Amino acid sequence: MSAPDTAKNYKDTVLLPKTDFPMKADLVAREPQRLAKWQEGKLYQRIVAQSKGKPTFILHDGPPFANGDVHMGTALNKILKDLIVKSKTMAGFHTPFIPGWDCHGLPIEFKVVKSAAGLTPVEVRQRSEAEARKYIDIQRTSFKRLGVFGDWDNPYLTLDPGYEAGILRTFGKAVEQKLVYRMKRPVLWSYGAQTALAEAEVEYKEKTSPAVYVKFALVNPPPGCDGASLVIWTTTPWTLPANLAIALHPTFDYVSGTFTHESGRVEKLVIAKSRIEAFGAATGFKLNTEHANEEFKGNALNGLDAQHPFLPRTSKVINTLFVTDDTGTGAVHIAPGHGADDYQAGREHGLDILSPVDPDGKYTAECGLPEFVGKHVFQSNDGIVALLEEKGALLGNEKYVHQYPHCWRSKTPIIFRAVEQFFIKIDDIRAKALYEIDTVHWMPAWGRNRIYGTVESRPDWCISRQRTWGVPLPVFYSATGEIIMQPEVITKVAAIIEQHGSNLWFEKDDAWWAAEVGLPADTKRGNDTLDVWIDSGCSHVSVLDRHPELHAPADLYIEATDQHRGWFQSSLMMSIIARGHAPYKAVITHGFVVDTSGKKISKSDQGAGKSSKPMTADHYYNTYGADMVRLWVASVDYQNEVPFSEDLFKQNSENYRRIRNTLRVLLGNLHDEPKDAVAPPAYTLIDRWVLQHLHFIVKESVKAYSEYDFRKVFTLLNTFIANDLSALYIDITKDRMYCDAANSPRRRATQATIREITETLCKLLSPILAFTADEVWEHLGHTDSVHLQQFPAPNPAFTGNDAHDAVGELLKVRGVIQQAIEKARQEKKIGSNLEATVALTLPAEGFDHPVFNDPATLHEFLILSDLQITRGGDLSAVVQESTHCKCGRCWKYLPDVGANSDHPTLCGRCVEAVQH
RNA sequence: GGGCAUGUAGCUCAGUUGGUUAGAGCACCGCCUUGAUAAGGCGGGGGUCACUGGUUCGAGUCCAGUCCUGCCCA
Repeated sequence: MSAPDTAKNYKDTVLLPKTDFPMKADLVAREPQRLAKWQEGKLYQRIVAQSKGKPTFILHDGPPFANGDVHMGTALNKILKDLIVKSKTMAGFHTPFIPGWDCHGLPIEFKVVKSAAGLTPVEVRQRSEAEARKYIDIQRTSFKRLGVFGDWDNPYLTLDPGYEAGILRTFGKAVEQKLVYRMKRPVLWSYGAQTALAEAEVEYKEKTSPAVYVKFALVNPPPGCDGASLVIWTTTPWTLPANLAIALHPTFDYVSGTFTHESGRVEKLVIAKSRIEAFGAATGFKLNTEHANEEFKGNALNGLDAQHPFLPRTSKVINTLFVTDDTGTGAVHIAPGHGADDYQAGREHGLDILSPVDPDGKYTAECGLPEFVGKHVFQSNDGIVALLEEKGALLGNEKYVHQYPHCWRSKTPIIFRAVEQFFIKIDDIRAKALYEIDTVHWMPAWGRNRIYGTVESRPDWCISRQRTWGVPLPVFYSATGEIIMQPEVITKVAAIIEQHGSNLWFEKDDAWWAAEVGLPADTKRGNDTLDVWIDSGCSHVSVLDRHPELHAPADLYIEATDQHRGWFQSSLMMSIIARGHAPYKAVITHGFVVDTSGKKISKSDQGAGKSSKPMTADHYYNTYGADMVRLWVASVDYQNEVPFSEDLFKQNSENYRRIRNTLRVLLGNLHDEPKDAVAPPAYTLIDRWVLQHLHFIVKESVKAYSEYDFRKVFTLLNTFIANDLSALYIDITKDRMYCDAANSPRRRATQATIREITETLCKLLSPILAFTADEVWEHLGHTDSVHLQQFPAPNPAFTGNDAHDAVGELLKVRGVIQQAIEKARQEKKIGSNLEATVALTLPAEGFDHPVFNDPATLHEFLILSDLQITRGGDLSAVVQESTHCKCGRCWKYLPDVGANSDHPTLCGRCVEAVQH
């Protein structure tokens, strides 16, 4: 049958693929080399220069916080931006990308202050800047390594004097529009360190507090509550002088009834029904159930007044939802100057902000109790309790041990204390902001409702911080303590800071600043800094307006969903103030990175004793390569939570490997491509089919890119490569590519087809596989980068689908035959497909494309040596072992093997090929 | 607790205006190939489409409720 001993002789005459393109990607070693080449060749600058004059597309980079390493979430965000910039560039836009960093703010300052106590403000700022710059460099290195293109040498930093000036000028506009006002608001206050604290600076420690039950007599009781008192429970008796209200839950059940103490004392009290037992256990007061007791919902008492136990004023009875029934009495003591919930409730019900405590934690005259003025609040608890006792308002008093916030530096317990804060009046710009939201294209569409709801309901914006590492809030105070906040003064401050940076605010003294801005010599400057959301929220002014290559509004912002409340909103508000319009035309949001069980991965979950999954991007690009990270980004549905695990990388590396190897075979088949083809290629059915399919892929991919649907691009290209190329086209054309004479028309046609496919794929893949596509492009013989190319246009010669229809029928036949062959193979009748003789039955109807009367094409398409067709009956195939001899060169089993005596082991086609 | 989302094979995802037996890639199992070879091909197993109820001749798809998860609030 076959002649294995002589078969080897012909191996040298087979035109096998040949290429230097390595099978093993070795991305970790190879990518940095390509990166260096791009940088040396100033690739980004050339891309931008080359597209000058084309329509611009500005994707404005939301600045990551310059603190910490590049986390997978940060990498996802930046790579998505890069996919957009690269694909927009290739779609014919001028797309400069100026990356930026958010540099001010508490986390950095906190880190600095924690590492060294007793620093002056100027020192804190110097060290904070150094810290920010350190992380800017770390992050920049990562972003570049991930293949993100941008002007990395000239990023924007919110600490740049020019940027800061933009912030101050925008703030000046807010002042000019009379949007800024000052008001008291409670903050976490450390009397030990004499400063406001952030949540992050608070430590919870055990503390024993006096927990007291206090009655407030109803002044104007409704029927059934005559002579009754509301009972509150508090662990901070010192806040009672600031009590302005009592909150009940509107839907809880309350009982008004007579309570009798073991001592014989009788009180008529109102308490939440579910708390009566606990109240009795704590105080000894039992509800007298012999008489009928009044029951009602909390909302029944809403709006009443109650007498303050020791001050000559009343306390308002209000309803709030934060009242709980797990501690206390269901009636909550409200001191708007001493608690966050209290403050909120106070604002909603028009209460004053009373906070009669000075920075040392001592009562001021406002407390209304002369004997307590100047006394520290924590030394006053006993006195207040005694006062309550004296007034007959104390119903119970016990020691209560609980977790209480303490200052991380002075270790003293913190207090809530209201201090003067600056606010932006949102009500005056809300309507405009809401209007502008509907001029923006939100992707996904629900983003519109998300931000609309947020803007609709947000309270006034507290913009002052009692902090050092930030842009100074440009306010002055006269000798008598009057606020000086004038647009002209702010303009002068902005000009000075633009020249010298905001450190000058902290370095020079009050007199110097007063003189510079033209205010009286005894003027003092404020100590507050601006909320960092003002910083980044002004980037459209400080970056888009100021940068010559950019413009506002930007075409697109893209960040994670939390930015609906964050940057998208702060930018919108500052833009309404600055220009009266939204700063963006379109906004995309993406989800957060979660682990495969759907839980959020947070940095705090790592470290000692916890999950040790590496979550920094460097681990992944140093283990798998940047293209693998990019492929992961392109393969997920970024509009939802983005699942992530190391296994996903392994899964993806299989996809990558197939893509790479398929491209490698394509390259290998071009090894003897004629330099200049004269005649148009004589495309065969299979060539036309794959080119028609390619035409479709180009159209769909370019469309998907324009819709930012990168996973669709990935899916389209991946299935095209895996199914249409690897499993079909390459497999089918192997025979002609390897065994035909080098110049056979069908071989050259396929070579031309492969050239077109490879170039096209290379361009379509390049935004995603930025490194690999460039490497392939080089092996295609190009001297310059693929990133300077435009997306391919669909080839109009292949718009039809005639070949596609024919191949559709062929594939049905192929399926049936493969199953039959597989059966024969499992029965060990045959090994390779070529050993089979196939008897195919086609139905009488259908399968009437001319190809079914073309045995040569059928053999080639089905990769068979022998095929007999019978018409009529169900589509089916029967497989038997071939009776012919195996050609020693093309390995097919053919009747004409041995016909030529010079080459007794070859078939006719191979004899010709060898003789050429 | 409220608002906005989300839930389809072990994993990542497709499933057009409701209409045959719910698809792809990876993983898994079996086989072939050794002329893409630290590759390639073929065949196969695997899903109560989160749950419950409803509308309909017919629901992964529409409606209501519940639960899970995420973000933002409280």
